[in-house]
Amino acid sequence: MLKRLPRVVREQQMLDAAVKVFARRGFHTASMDEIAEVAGISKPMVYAYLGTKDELFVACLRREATRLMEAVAAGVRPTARPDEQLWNGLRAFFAFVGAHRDGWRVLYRQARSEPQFTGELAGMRARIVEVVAGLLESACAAAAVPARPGDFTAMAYAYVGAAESLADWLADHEEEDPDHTATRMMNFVWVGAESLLRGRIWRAQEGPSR
Amino acid sequence: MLKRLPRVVREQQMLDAAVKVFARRGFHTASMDEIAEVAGISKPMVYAYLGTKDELFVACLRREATRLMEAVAAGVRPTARPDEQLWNGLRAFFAFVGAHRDGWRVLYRQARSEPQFTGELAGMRARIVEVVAGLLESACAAAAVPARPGDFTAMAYAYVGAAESLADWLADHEEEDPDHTATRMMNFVWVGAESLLRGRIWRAQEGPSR
Amino acid sequence: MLKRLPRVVREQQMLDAAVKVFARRGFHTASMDEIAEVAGISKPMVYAYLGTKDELFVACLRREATRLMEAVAAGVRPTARPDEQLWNGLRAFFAFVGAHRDGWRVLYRQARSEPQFTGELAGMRARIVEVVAGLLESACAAAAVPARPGDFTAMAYAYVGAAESLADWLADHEEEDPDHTATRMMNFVWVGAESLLRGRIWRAQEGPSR
Amino acid sequence: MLKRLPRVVREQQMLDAAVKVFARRGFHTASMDEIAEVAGISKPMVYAYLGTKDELFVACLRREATRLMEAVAAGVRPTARPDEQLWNGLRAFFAFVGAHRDGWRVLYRQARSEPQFTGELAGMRARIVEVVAGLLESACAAAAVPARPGDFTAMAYAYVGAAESLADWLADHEEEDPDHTATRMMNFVWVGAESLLRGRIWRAQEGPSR
DNA sequence: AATGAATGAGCTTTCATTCAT
DNA sequence: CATGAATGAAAGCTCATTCAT
Repeated sequence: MLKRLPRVVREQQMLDAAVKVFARRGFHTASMDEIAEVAGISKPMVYAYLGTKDELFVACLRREATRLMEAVAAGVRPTARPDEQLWNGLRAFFAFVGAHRDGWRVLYRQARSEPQFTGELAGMRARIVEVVAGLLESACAAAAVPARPGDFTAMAYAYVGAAESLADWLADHEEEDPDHTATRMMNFVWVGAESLLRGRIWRAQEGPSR
Repeated sequence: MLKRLPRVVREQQMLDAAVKVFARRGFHTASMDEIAEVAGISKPMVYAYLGTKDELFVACLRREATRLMEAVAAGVRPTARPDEQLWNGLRAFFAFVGAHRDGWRVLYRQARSEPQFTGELAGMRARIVEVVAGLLESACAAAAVPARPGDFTAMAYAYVGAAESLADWLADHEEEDPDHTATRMMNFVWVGAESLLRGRIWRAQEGPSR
Repeated sequence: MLKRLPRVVREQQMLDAAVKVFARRGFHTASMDEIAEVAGISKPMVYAYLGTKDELFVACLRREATRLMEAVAAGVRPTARPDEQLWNGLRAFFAFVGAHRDGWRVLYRQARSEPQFTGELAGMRARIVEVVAGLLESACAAAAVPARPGDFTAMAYAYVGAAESLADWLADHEEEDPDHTATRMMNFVWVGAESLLRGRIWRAQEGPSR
Repeated sequence: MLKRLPRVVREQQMLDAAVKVFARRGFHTASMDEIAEVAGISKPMVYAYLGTKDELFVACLRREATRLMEAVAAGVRPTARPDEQLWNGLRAFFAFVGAHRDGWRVLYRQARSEPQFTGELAGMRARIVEVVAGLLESACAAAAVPARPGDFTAMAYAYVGAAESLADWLADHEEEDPDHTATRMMNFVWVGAESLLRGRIWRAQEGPSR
């Protein structure tokens, strides 16, 4: 109990514990008591180092988000073929989620439902959406397909949503293989995206009957 | 206050109030006091009619889910063209979400983050996924495309995820037109789906390089 | 424990308990737990009826101040002789303090040291000071003594201070007789005041030597 | 921070800091953390040198009281005229309070409201009261007025109370001139006192009607 | 049927105080 | 000598839930 550890170490222990507990219990049900206990430290230390429960949660959020972004960025090495780039990104993404299931739960399940963190989360997501939109755009340029700029973001939004949904599912299924999930996602997305980027558009046959 | 109303009516009032408050505040932050107040009724009545806070929430969940399913079912009249069927389903879905934003928030934002309701929610979602999978399968059959049964469910899962993601976004943007959102969704989904169902498959060029 | 009492009764019980505990322990050291216990009721009731600890304290303050003012007002019946009026006021004042020692402690010891209540208290005191200043002025008029208006307030301030000081002392000495204290006060004040109002003024012989 | 200073110096720094913080925040709200920080020293040092929070507060109290007594004593040089003596004492007193507003706040506002320090404070005040009573007595002797010994203390008590009240007010009004306050006090007190010492006594006309 | 009154239990947060280095 | 690290203990406040009327 009296192991005097340097601050940085303790902070990581606490964040680990917090992510675990937040993921297991949900933000509100999680108690600072349990977090401290799991971290193997007394409550006041948590407050001293990481502040309020809200602040602690945001700290978790940021750490996990940063790690995720870094993992994906490390996965996406610029290569010639845009589909390969996307594929690498997706693999990295799902691999990360598979390896950090708790972190993902905190990130995309808890954070989303707490009004206080909406802002923080929206920012993170916006960054990701823009990355994806960039990938789409460069893919489009590579394929010499004319496209309207605004649509990339909208498409990216839907794709990110689909990926999140699969990731959520992955987080809850221990047995599932991340690469398999990534392949699945790639299939949905890419085949559709390619057609779309080639100019195919679906349109309701007759005008809206309403 | 002393209006002796038949039980069924009272229950609906309470559920209306509960959905509103849960959506506005989130499950934990919502207080039984406020719900009772918004329902214009005293707290013990809420307990007498709808039980515990958890039970009350589940009741909300079920009512909203049922309504949603019914709305979608009413939208999807069996017609010849499978894309049309999907389109009708999506329109009904987004129209419902657009018209019942509060209900949607309760359903997919609050319920998802509270571990206690995961089971309930998973069941609902599974039902929807199976409906969508059924649509895909019949579409596939209509196009005389050979397909492996298990994949329909997986595809359906991703599509549902994408739809949820868009619905979530719709719920937060008052100005957005549900039909517009439905069209967007249809484009992503259908164009990709059609190709997939025709047998196009994306596959990593070389074996996983990692 | 389950004696269902009407709200008004309970509120008075609580205020009684609060005044007692605040007086005994001081504002900070007093705990809501102890107040509730002394009131013979559970903590949440205190919060439900009287609000926050701060608000509870202000409620005590107001009740005691009101009672004090009323007691004094009831004592000072307008009579011909201004010294008699003052004397009656002082008697009523010290009698009240003697009978409500706890209330006085809350009022003038606790309230004064807590920055949050300075405003509230200043208002009360200002009202008293003005009453006293009025007495002085009418006495002055009755004695046909010319006086500068601003000075009444300043004099009143000092007199009120002296009275408070004596009252404080009275509050701490169970054995002391309020009437005796009042007589003492009257002697200091009146004899001095009378001379002052007659125009006697003390002035430093030579200029300030500093 | 690592300036190895002799113990006495350090202690003064700490007391300075403590007085400042106690005055600014009040006894309870003041935290040892803040005191240590303001003193530019680590918390354990404070404990090592000056002990517990209570002990620290008492130390402040004593230092300030001693300084005050010394300042007043230095002001009151024995001269022939007793009013001059009193005047000098008052001037010194208010000058000190004006110059050490923080100290005064600690002394007479905080200490008075904390039950734990009542004893300490009562002792200090008793010493002052006796000094004043001594002045009164010698003045009385000089004027060859017969007086009952016990009354000097009682009178002194009231005068000290009035002075404290004015000092309190002075402590809160930066712009006020101490000498002005002293003059005011002198007027109230002396004119009344002189008459009293000459044997004038106010007495209720008829017996107490209660 | 309907409600004001009542509470047990729990949570976040803060602080004085002390080790171990 | 000096301090960062660590904690026990308590306080304010809230809430779901239930009686008694």
